Amino acid sequence: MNLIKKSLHDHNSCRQKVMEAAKLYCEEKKLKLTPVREAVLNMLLNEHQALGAYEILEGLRISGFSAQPPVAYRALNFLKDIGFVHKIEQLNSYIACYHPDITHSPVFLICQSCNDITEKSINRHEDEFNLLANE
Amino acid sequence: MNLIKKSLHDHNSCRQKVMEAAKLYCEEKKLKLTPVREAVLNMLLNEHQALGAYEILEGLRISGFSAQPPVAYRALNFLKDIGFVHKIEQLNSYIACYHPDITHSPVFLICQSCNDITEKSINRHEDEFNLLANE
DNA sequence: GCCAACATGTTATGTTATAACATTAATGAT
DNA sequence: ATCATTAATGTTATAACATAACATGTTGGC
Repeated sequence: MNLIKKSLHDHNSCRQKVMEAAKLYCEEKKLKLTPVREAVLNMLLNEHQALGAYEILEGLRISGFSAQPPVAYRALNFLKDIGFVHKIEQLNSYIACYHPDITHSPVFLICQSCNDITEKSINRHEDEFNLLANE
Repeated sequence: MNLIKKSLHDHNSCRQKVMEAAKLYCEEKKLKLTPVREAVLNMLLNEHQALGAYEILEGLRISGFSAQPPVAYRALNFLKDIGFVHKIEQLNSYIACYHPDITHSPVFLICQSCNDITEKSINRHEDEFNLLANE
């Protein structure tokens, strides 16, 4: 069933939806979703997985942006501050948030072999689950 | 009351207790708590707070050990693997565990201004607590 | 003693992140 | 409109964190 769910997931529309939300959010808060910032968010939404800062940087270079480390880190930190990106500390990498509209405390399930990540929330009713210790 | 509790905390005996536990554990498992490893654990128990690998390294240098990065990282990883040290990913630092005897899923409360850390467990009955979202 | 396994020593380098300062762009007050 | 202020970006350099790879030493079992 998860397979079906996954194959039915309309990734393109979901990406656009979040991007729209980001634009709206920034407008409301009088923040600027500049070209670099938008490019970074877009890249993360496209990948649908966590990327390292230097991978982001490479993407920016390809897209014709200046590509010194601070450029990527500034954009990532901006997006993180406004809640559209989370940093996965264990992997030193960054991932787009797909429900940035909802205040939440994210918990990440990270596959130990392929590093695939699923975001769960510990305070959304619909996502309630049991934390199991590895005993 | 916490103040009183804190001032009454016998840090010295608590440190020795954990150190004894580590020795015992290694003996039982036929692992070696070598001088470097013991020195690192001792340093962390003494500090009673998280230290970066390069701070550990500096301590080792002062104590007369070889002090190239791998020396510290090996010891830290050994101690982490056997459960006597936790890595705080957010701070890229390492902290001694004070109840290594109990299987637990540690959660760390990190002060946002001074980085002071308290370890809590999410599966020890006595430590049950509410996770509050910052809404 | 000799071998195997483990631990440490050492060099070099990879990876992640930020400080500091220069330049450019946007905003707002007059 | 222009000028001052603030925000964003560009750029150089370097700090901070971590591991690969290989050499050498130590220990315990046969």
